[in-house]
Amino acid sequence: MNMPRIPHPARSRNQTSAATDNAPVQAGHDSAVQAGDPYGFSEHTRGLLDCAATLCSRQGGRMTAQRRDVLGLILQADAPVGAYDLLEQLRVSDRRPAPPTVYRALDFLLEHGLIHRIERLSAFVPCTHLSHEDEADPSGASASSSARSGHVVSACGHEHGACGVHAAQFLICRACGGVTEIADTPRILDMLRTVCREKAFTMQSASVEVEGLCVTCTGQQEAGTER
Amino acid sequence: MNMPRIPHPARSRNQTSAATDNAPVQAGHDSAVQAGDPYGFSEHTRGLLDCAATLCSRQGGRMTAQRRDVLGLILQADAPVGAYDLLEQLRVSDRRPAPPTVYRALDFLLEHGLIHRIERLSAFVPCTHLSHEDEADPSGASASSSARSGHVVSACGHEHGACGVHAAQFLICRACGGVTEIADTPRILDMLRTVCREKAFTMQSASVEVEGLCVTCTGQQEAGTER
DNA sequence: GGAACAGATGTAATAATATTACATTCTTTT
DNA sequence: AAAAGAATGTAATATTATTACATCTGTTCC
Repeated sequence: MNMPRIPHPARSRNQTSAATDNAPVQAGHDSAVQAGDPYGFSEHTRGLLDCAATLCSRQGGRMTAQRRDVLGLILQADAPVGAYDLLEQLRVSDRRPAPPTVYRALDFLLEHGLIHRIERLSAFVPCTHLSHEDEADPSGASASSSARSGHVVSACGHEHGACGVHAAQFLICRACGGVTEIADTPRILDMLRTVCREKAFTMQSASVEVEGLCVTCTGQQEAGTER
Repeated sequence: MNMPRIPHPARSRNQTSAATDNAPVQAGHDSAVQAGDPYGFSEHTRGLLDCAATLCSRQGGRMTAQRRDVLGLILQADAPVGAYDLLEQLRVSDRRPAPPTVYRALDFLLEHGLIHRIERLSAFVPCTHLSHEDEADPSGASASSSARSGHVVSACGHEHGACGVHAAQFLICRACGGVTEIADTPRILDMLRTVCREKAFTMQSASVEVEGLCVTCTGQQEAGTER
């Protein structure tokens, strides 16, 4: 029962210069280093980026350098990242992107189900599905072993595809700021689907955000309060 | 199966001048008109306001004129209202409140479970619980027939009290903008509680926001698309 | 009654988040 | 190689929210 953990205290820092340009970054061969990776992405991150590029192109989307950089920064961060954080991190070398640049990349990544927006934090996290895909096939060549008809439905219930329902559930710790995506059970989403069906509501996207105290912080608070 | 409906196209308009001041507005006797009601609140709204004042004072909160006005405007509106909408509506007669005024009132009302914030819209709606209370006892004198220990747990699962869990579920229609609070079933919240318990997460507040098409708009879209 | 305290409000400035509108460049298609 | 569509660059601005500090109000305690 391991949950993808995204430990908070936001504002991670990365490094250096500019990337190439508008052309779709090809995934699969020679692992993206040749495409320009000025932010010091880890090997793991680059693997996920390649995987994302594959998912993307299946849906007829183009994983451009801009979008790749933004996704990479979000993947690399150990906490939800705000749009203006990203903006700042993108201000390396000669490039000085303006807000629309980042927001457009974010919109694209959201539409393709590669990231989620946490409304209560106005911040973004990677979709855990990406990691799951990558575990199944780290090469990034095959984005899903069960992929059939052009888009992919993950175990956690949300779809990677322009046509599907985007849904995600998060636990947000008020003490340490840690955010955890609940992606290991379809029960919540199933329940929402049931209720929506009963009310004849067509669900297109859903978000569940629970705030409180994570395991660790619950323990610490009890320790501090007792006696 | 009637759901409280909040039909959207925001920015409702109300009228006129300033209210009294800092003193807690008393509920129950003579229905609040004597307290100054410059916004043309309906009788129904005034009833709910009185009811809210009662709930509030039970929790040791003070329903001041400022807070009452804000709650009234939210109750009166037929759609989620933004903070700056409220600000504008409060700009009647001599008063020119600044943002903190409104945000403070909103914080108070949120803490006391009288309103909810819809994250995806950055806007506020009344908690349906208030209406339910009022139906049970329109006088506002008894805020809950089953009130025992100082705070109230409604059928919809959220509590009215500084100590409780604040939770709400919304259906948001992308076509007409209508927002519906799901308050007629505890299933969703129960499920969240279960999952949080499994993950040893202490839930303090939860929000579920589903975007899509309401019954009406689903029908209309299908009609427009078919053939 | 009046001092002291806490809570609530007033006010100005500014921070943080997000969008609009339009020009330019790149990619793909024809 | 031209046309069409997608993506990006850029400047300005809109929207939402907060900080910091002064003032006022109501309550409590003597």
